[in-house]
Amino acid sequence: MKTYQPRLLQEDLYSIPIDAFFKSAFSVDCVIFGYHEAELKVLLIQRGTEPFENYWALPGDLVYPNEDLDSAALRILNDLTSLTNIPIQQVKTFGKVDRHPLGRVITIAYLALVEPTDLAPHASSWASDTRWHPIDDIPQLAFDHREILEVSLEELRSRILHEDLWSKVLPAKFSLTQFQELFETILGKTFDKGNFRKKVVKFKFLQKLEEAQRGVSHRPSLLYSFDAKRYQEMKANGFSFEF
Amino acid sequence: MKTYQPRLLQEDLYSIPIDAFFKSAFSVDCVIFGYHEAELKVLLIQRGTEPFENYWALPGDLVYPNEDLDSAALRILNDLTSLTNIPIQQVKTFGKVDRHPLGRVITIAYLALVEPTDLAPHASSWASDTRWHPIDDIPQLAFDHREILEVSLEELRSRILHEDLWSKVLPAKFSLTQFQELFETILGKTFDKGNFRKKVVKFKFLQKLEEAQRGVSHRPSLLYSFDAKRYQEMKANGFSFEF
DNA sequence: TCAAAAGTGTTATAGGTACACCCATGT
DNA sequence: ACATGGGTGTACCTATAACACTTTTGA
Repeated sequence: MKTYQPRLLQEDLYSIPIDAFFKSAFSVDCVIFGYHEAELKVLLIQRGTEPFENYWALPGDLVYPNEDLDSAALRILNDLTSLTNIPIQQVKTFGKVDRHPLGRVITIAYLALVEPTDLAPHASSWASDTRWHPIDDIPQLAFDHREILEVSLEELRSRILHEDLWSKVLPAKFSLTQFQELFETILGKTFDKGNFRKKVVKFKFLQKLEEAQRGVSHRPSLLYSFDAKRYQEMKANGFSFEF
Repeated sequence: MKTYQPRLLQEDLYSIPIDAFFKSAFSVDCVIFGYHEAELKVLLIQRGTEPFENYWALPGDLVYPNEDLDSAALRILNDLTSLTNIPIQQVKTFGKVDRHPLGRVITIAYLALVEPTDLAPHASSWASDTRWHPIDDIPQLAFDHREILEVSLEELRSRILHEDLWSKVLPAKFSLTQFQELFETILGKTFDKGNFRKKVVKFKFLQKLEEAQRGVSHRPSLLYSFDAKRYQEMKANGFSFEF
């Protein structure tokens, strides 16, 4: 039987002994953040099987042999939330030797930001529960999922400034206060109202509408919509928020 | 024989049929950038075996079963350059189904920035040649290595602003002009001399030394050293360059 | 004394920060 | 009329950009 000679036949599958190098697998884990009305949550499943039975965990799955990594992440997202057409982003690959008790499994973490919709009914055999957890009240997690979640949260904070992830969790018509709340919640900061508005209105991708809020017991706020095309143009020229 | 029921036994190795899910492997590819005197290069090897025999490629290798991903990347870096103690950073994982002609192989790309030292003698069987290539004169590459290189270059440009990668490729004592050249080369921009210096001197981690350049036929420049401790303090408070 | 690159200074403009204040609505 | 949050204006200060200028060296 052939043995693997490091560096001799690099990346040549035929020279690798099954029993040494193929005791490994790769999975995708999804960190699905949900934002709604100044609350940031994350979607966790409760595991129905060993290892880590009954622990909460990030939803994840092995990648099918004929499936791209991105597709696998989208599949998981879609299975759980029925959402399609959501942009997902690779965060990082976690591959510590001992991260999985049953063997060598590396996992590629993906990130999405969605509105916390009602959850699709799930097969009870694969997860005993599925639930949105507030980001500052996370139970003990299986595997290294705590670390994956923390890294992903940092990544979310960074990406929200460089991409229009946020546009998926705002209503079609929104007030500048809602817009500010979103960034305050996710970044964990607060901003001066006047200065925030000045900064944000300069960027021409927030379109002021004729319409206003109704039925509130204070001055109604004017509504804005997001001009995605303009945003993309500006992004192409290097635009990003600097909050 | 057990078959894999999607979602039923998530991440449970024992339920996965070898012949369906284990025809895969993962490797690490290193994008080793070299910077010296206003020149940015990348270290490529020429493949000595099929597939893509004789093509230039990023140095990479399969990850050993008992080896962490980071360790694998460091091993490759060390084998080629004899450098140790170099910070490496994960860039992204590339996993298109058809990216490798011989089977399902995903690869985790790593990035490093080093001084282009003399190369360690290499086993001729694993690579027929090893060479630094100027970043704007890259030959056709094997696999999807062109894409990996491009993504990694973008990542380098971004990281150089947020981390002190650059400190590894400057001499212990350097002039502000050298410092400026480095950022100009890597970012592909030019900066006004006076403004650049003003901006950079404000940050207290460049220590002006008593010493000056010698033997140049113009006014000798004052030399600076890098105060890594101070930099780390500032980084902890959220510092990054904004060039 | 000249070329070359180091290093400093000046000015106009833009942008950020910290406020105070006014406005429109429902109760 | 008042509480509530929406929305605007101002004054100060700092950062930036463009550019001209002075300084030090070797040849």
